[in-house]
Amino acid sequence: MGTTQLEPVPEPKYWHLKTVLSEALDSEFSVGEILPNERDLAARFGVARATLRQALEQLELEGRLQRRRGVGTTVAPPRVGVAVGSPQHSWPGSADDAWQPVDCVRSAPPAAVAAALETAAGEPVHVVRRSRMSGGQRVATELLHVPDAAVPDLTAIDAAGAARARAVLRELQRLELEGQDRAVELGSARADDAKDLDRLPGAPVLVVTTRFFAEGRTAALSVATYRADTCRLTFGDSPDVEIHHDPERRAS
Amino acid sequence: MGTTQLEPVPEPKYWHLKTVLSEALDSEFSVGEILPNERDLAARFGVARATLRQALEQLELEGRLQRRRGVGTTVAPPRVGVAVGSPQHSWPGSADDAWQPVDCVRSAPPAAVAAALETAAGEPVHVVRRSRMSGGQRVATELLHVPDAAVPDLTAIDAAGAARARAVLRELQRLELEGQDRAVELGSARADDAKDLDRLPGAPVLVVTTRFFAEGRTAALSVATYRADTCRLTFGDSPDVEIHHDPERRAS
DNA sequence: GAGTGGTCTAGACCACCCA
DNA sequence: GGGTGGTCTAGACCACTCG
Repeated sequence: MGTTQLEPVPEPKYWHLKTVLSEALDSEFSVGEILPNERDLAARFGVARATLRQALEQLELEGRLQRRRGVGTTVAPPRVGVAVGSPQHSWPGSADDAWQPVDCVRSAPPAAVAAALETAAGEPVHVVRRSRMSGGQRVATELLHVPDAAVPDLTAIDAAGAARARAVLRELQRLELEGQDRAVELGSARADDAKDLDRLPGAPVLVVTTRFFAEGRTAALSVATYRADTCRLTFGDSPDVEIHHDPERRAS
Repeated sequence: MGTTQLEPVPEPKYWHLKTVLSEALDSEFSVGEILPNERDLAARFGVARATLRQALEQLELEGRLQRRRGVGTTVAPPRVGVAVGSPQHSWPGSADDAWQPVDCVRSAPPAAVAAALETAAGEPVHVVRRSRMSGGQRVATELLHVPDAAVPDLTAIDAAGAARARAVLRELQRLELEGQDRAVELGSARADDAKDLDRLPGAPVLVVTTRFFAEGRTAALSVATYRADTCRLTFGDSPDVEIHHDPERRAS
């Protein structure tokens, strides 16, 4: 990647720059390698730093780069496939679950969550916090909302922290799971999630909302927040495919 | 939303600004309403236009706003739920399929697609283009790659355009579908996809990759690109839930 | 042609990490 | 303390839409 002047083209500079950098990443850099700093790079391509940053942002969004304040910009490894939907439904916390319980509090959920749980607005529910690791890195955090109605024997629980979280999950297993549905959308990390995921606030995340049905109503509602830069959510049985982001551009 | 001076806080201005604007959207604006232009808004809050834009970008990413060059910034409707995974597997193009065939060409797919299809690099396959509407708006475009091996009777096809696309889909139905798997990840729209989706290049999209298995191998591979700002991908049977993005902030 | 959002510049300072 | 990325400014010009 020499001192490349960008030839003038009608497309935005940052877009062209992104393409050039992307090709350089494929051909001249390997995973983990540190790129020159932003001021140098901008000078090399003859653009303002803000313009260069626009290109880097895109590449980070696509999971090609990783930037850390005070450290530098490195070439990111390919996205990890994290299994989200197993073919057969199962309660959170069962057997081969990839989540680790962190703690559990009682608090009033936001209105939309309360609506899905069919609880009154402002009525507190059990909120189990869990986190999920993959490849030695935390890739997701989750809030699992469980209304009292689903775990009636748990009103006078005295455990705390992770133990309490496990108690709630254990209690859930006693119900027969009748079904679940799931939605995925793009969001931006709130301050607390960002901290958990080792990202800055506002970082792009994939929000997976899962409803668990038992006894004819919603027995639990999970809101899971995945790092969008490093994760590919898989829904089948083979989390080992890699299709998107390919060195070659698509033909025709 | 008056001439609000932001009180000095340790958090970034654009972040605080986003929060303030978000609350204003909930309380003082209705869907479709036009916001003041960026220069006015920036002046009102006493920040540079670039800073204001950073806040607007976030809100657009979260599906709260819609910005169009030459027109203005409007309050976006809630995201539409688009069903992606039906419980029972089925071939693309069958019965209640939400996709409309556009055309079909033969071209060599990118290397990773070729690998999944188990075709030689550079070997052309059928590429069916389809698009998907929801609420009168195009929400996704798809490239469905079908290798010759899956549709052997189609080598000397003479139809063109949508008719040809339908012919390929029809031929696929004759195989017995043995399974499929799916992955979702964040991407940015390439120039052609962006045009289809009425967005600018680089706009955030959700890329859904689906592999269809038949006769012991991958018979087709779909790469679908959904607008991330307007879509919530649903995987259960009830695409009518709305949980995320809620006026109220989450309690504790 | 007037008004909008999109791109770009050249600077400044801040928050963070590490030797 | 020196180097990194993150935030912010005050301007300029461009591309697009619409009356």
